[in-house]
Amino acid sequence: MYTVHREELSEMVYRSIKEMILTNQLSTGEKIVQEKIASQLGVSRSPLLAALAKLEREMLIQIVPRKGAFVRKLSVKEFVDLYEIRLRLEPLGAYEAAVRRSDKQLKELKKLLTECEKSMNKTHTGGLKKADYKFHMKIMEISENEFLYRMVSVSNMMLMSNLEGLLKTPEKSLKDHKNIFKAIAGRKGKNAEQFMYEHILESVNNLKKRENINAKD
Amino acid sequence: MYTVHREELSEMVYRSIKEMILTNQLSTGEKIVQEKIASQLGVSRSPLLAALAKLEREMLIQIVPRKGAFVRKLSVKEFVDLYEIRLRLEPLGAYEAAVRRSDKQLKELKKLLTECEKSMNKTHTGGLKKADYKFHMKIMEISENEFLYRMVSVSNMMLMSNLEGLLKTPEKSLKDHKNIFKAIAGRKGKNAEQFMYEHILESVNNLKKRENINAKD
DNA sequence: TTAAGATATTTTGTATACAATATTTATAAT
DNA sequence: ATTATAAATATTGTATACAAAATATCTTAA
Repeated sequence: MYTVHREELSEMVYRSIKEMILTNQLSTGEKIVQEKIASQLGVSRSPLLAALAKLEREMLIQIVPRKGAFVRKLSVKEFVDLYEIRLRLEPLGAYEAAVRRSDKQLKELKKLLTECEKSMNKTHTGGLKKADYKFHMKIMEISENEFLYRMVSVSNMMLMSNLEGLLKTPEKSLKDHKNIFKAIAGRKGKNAEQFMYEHILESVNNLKKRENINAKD
Repeated sequence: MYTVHREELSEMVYRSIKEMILTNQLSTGEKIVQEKIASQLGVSRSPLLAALAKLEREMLIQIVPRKGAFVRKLSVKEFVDLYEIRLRLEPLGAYEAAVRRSDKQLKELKKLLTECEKSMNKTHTGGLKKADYKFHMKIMEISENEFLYRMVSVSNMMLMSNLEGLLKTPEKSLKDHKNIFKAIAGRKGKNAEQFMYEHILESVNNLKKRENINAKD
């Protein structure tokens, strides 16, 4: 006999709102009125408050005392700030992943690489972004640094829901991913680190170019 | 006639519990029983729950559904994981701080450097650790990357409340801080970055030595 | 005694009520 | 019409109640 582990309402609410934010059903800057969304989801404010706290932890919303919860809206500077963080953290994750990966994990990563390839010819960028996110996060997961995982996840989710368009062609992105994958497969830590660094650096530079900020090499 | 309550109760509760954790009045791994601590602080569970959510955001506690909130207890591996993150992020902050710092900010940093010096001859390490924390965080603040600030703050707070003893002599630490300060004063971004990297690298290596893990150069 | 099950107690999750504050709307004065 | 002020409404912050789940305690059987 095992317990039927019933899920918390707050967890359900959390996932619902998160989905709404990531798919832009709730748009950036929009206020989340508690009573309104709670009744929409058929719950009281108690589980909603717990859910909002979780979302703030992931920086998807901002809670301003006595004012309310707002879907986080990033400035261009904040985009760059987040990319600067990714540029430092993700190469670390790639290095560790290359050193530690098991064959099972490599197979899982391979699958996500294939997903990236599949979603390339889609018309909407949403699927492509999600596949890219999953590939990057799988590498962080393999690195087995929980804090790294969380910090990179927070950065990437914010960017995913806020940043319009793509910062490199799907073709180039896929090529980079393949190189990173090969380095991890071959347990070449330094290579994986370097490829990941260059992969992200190109995106920052394209972002800066797009927004007329001077890029660095 | 005006109301006295400026600040939220949840904010007060948050600060109280945070203080208890950082000063080890609440020890790592300990469970925080809601009704108990709420009545201790003279509030209901509502503001307490909000406070716990904030503490979880800062990773000082861990909330396990249906089980409760526990003061986070770090393993040796997690110490290293956090240091690896610091090693990547703080040099970035130091670089940016050197590039952007105003004269006013430099003066504020100078003051915190003096505090480090003053707390050196104290018998208990608590004051030293706090002064060190403030110096490092001021640099992150000057870098003006809010996300960087938060991530580094989270890392350093966890280490502060969990890690026993010191990883380098107060003298060496102060010497490093002075070099970092000089680089920021002179707007030498690359130097500041390098000095910060070496400063933290030495700590990681000492930690690994202490715990019998192989260090890297 | 120990192990397993039943019962009692504690603690968390959720709903709800109401006070404090923020926001909107209405009204008045310039 | 615009600005300032007051009233009305909406929304958040907090306390409280109670059900569900977890934990502790007590029984009973081997």
